[in-house]
Amino acid sequence: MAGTKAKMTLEAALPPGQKPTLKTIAQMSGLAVPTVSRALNDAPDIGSQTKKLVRKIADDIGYVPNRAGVRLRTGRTNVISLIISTAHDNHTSRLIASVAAALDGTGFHLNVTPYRPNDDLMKPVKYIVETRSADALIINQIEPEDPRVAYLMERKVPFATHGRTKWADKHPFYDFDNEIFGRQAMAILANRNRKKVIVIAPPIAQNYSQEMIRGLSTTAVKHGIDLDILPGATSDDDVPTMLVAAQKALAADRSIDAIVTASSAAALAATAAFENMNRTLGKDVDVISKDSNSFLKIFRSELLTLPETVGAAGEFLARAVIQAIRNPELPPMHYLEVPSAPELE
Amino acid sequence: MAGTKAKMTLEAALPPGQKPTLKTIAQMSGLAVPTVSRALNDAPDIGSQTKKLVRKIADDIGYVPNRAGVRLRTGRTNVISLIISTAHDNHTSRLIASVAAALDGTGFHLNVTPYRPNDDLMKPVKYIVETRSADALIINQIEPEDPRVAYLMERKVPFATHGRTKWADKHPFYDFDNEIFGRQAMAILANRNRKKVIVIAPPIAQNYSQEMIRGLSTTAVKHGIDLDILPGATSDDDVPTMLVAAQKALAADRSIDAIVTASSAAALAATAAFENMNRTLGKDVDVISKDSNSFLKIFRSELLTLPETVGAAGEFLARAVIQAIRNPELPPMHYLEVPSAPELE
DNA sequence: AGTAAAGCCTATATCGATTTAGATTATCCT
DNA sequence: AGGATAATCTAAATCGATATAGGCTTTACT
Repeated sequence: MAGTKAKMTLEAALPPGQKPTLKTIAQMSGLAVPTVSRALNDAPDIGSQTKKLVRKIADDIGYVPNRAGVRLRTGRTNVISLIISTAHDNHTSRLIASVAAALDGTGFHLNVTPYRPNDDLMKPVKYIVETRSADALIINQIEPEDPRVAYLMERKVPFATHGRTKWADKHPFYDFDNEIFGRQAMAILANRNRKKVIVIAPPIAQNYSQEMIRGLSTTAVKHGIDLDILPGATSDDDVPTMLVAAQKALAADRSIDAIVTASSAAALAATAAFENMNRTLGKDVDVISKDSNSFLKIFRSELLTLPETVGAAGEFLARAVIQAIRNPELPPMHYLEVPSAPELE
Repeated sequence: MAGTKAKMTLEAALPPGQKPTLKTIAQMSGLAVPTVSRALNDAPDIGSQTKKLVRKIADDIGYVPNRAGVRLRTGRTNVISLIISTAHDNHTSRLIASVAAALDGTGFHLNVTPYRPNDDLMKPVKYIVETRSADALIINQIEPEDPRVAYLMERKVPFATHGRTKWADKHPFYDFDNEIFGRQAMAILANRNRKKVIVIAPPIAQNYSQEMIRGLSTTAVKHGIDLDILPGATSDDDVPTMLVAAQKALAADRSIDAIVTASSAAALAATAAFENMNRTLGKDVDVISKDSNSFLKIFRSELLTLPETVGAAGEFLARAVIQAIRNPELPPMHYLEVPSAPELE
C-alpha cells in the first residue's frame, strides 16, 4: 500500500517560486523520495500502480530532474561536447546545427568549445575529460596519429571523430572520402586536358589533406599531369591570404591551368586569382572544388564542383557517440561518404 | 593554529583514479573542509597564512572545483548560453568563436543551443531558464517587441541581445546601426544616379530589418529614388532561393538598377541575378552590401560594400552578460556600431 | 585580574538525486 | 500453523561545495 504518510497538494508541497523536485512528488504522493526516484527510473522493485501514480504526478506538475543533482551523484552529465575549430567556414555552423538537431529529444545537451587554429589541440580535450564535463566528445580536424584520439582511447572516454585516424577501425568516425575526391577531381581535369595543376590543400598535418593529395597525385601520375601544392596558404586561411598566395604562384608559372581546392572559400580565391591574371575560367583554366554550399555554381557556372553533405555528418556523429555511451560493447559506428562526380557519369 | 588533526600525503588522501576535492586538501592540510573552501574563496575570516597554505596545496595537486557541486549548492552554473539561429551564414561561427574567446579564462563555459529558423523562439529560452542551466543568455535575431526579451526581463535573468528591442535602454545589447547603413547605402546609390532600387531584406519581423528599411527609404525619398522590398525571399534564405526571387523581380521590371543586401550571401545572389540578365555590375547596375567577410570585394571589385565587424560583437556580448551577472545594479552595457562608408569620405 | 572583542577555525545542515541496506507486508508451501 | 520467499517500500548514506552558527584563542581595555 502506498505509504501511511499524509498526501499533500502541490501548493502545500512546493514553496512558491521553486521548481518541483523528487521531494515535491514524494510529499504529494505520500511516498518516500527514493521510491519516487526508482519509480521514475522504472526499477523492477516498484509496483506498477505506484509507478503509474508517480509518473502521472510528475507529468502534471512538470517535473524535470535537476541536472546538477544527477551529475553529482552519478557522474553523468548528459552533455555532449563538440570541440570545434573556428576556421572561418560555414561547415562549422552547419555541423553544430546538425549535431544539435540530432540530439534534440535525446536528453543530451550540446556544449560547444571552440578553439583557435593555433591553440594547443589537447587543451580543451583534457579539460573536458579531467573535469568530466561531458559524457562524450566529438572532434574534427583529425590527424593520422591524432594525440587527442590516443588520449581518449586510452582513457576509454566515448568520442567520435569527423575524419579518420590510422586507428579508425577502433573508434567511431564519419569521413568524406577525400582520396576518391582527389582521384575524381584529377580525372575530370585530365579529361579537360589540363597539364599543370596546383592544389590549395588543408594543413598537411591533417589526415584528409594527406588523403586528398594522395588521390590527386595517383591520378595525376597516371595521366602525366604535373601536380604541386600551393605554398604559403592552406584552405584554412582566409580568402585574402589564399588569393595572394595563388596569384604569386600563377605569376611565377604561367603554365598552371587548373587549381583544385578543398573548400568553397578557396575556390573563390582561386577563381579571383585566375581572373586577375586574365585567364578565362572554363576555357583557358579550371577550378574544381568540393562544394558543401552549392552556391559556387550559381556564382560561377564555369566552376567544377563535387558535392559534400555536411549535415549528414553531424547527425551521424551524434548517433555514434550516443551509441558509444550507451552500448560501449558494440562495434564503433563508421561512415565513409563517397563523393559522386556528376561530370563523370 | 592550523588544526590539531593529522596531515596526510596526497597518496594517503586521494584514492587512486579519483579527482582531488576540497576533502583531499582538507586532509592534506589538517584543516576542515569548510575552512579550505573559504580560504580558496578568499573569505575575510580566514588567516592569510592558512590561505597561502591552502592555495599552494590546491595548485600543487591541481584542484579544480566540481561544477556539479557548486551548481547544486549555489545555483550558479558558470555557463553562458548562446542561443543562435542556424541560418547558413558564417556570422554564426564567428560569433561563437568570439564569445568563446572572450569567455576564456573567466571560468564561464559556453553552451550553444542552435534552433532552426522555423522553431518556436521561446522554446530554448524557456528551457534554459526553467532548468536553470545557464547563468546568462545571449540571443540574436531580435524583434522590436521580442517575447524572449520580455520573458527574460520579467524573470530578471541576465541576458544580452545582438540587436535592439524597443526596450533596449533597459537591457545590454550590441547592435550594428542598420538605419545608418541604410542611409549610407542609399546615398551611395543616389550618388551613382540609380533610380530604382530593390532590397533583399532580412525577415521583416526582426528589428534590424525594419531599421535598415527605414534608413533606406528616408534617403530614397530625399533623392526621389524608387525603393521596393524583394518579395519571395529574405536574406536568411539560401542563395538559390534568393537568386530565383531576384531574377524574377529583375525580369518583371527591367528598370531596376541596384540591389541592396544585408549579407554576403545575398550579395552573391544579387550579383548572379544581374549577370544572368546581362547587366554589368558597376556600370549599368550596382549591388551594395554589408560585408563582414571582406571577401566580397576580392571576388568582385565592382561590388559596393560597407564593413561590419562581427568579432567585436561576441567579445562585447560576453563582457556584457558577465557584468549583468556580477553587477546587476550597474546600468546595462550598450554598444552601437556605426558603419563607415569609405566611398563617402 | 576580569571581561569584551577580534580573529580564526570547526561542526552541522543543505542543495537534488541515487545507491545500498534494511524493514514491512503479503503470499506460498509443507 | 510455521517458516521461507517474494514483492514493495523506507531509511540512511553519499556525491562536492558552501552558508550559518558556534567555539576556542589571543589581544585589548577598564
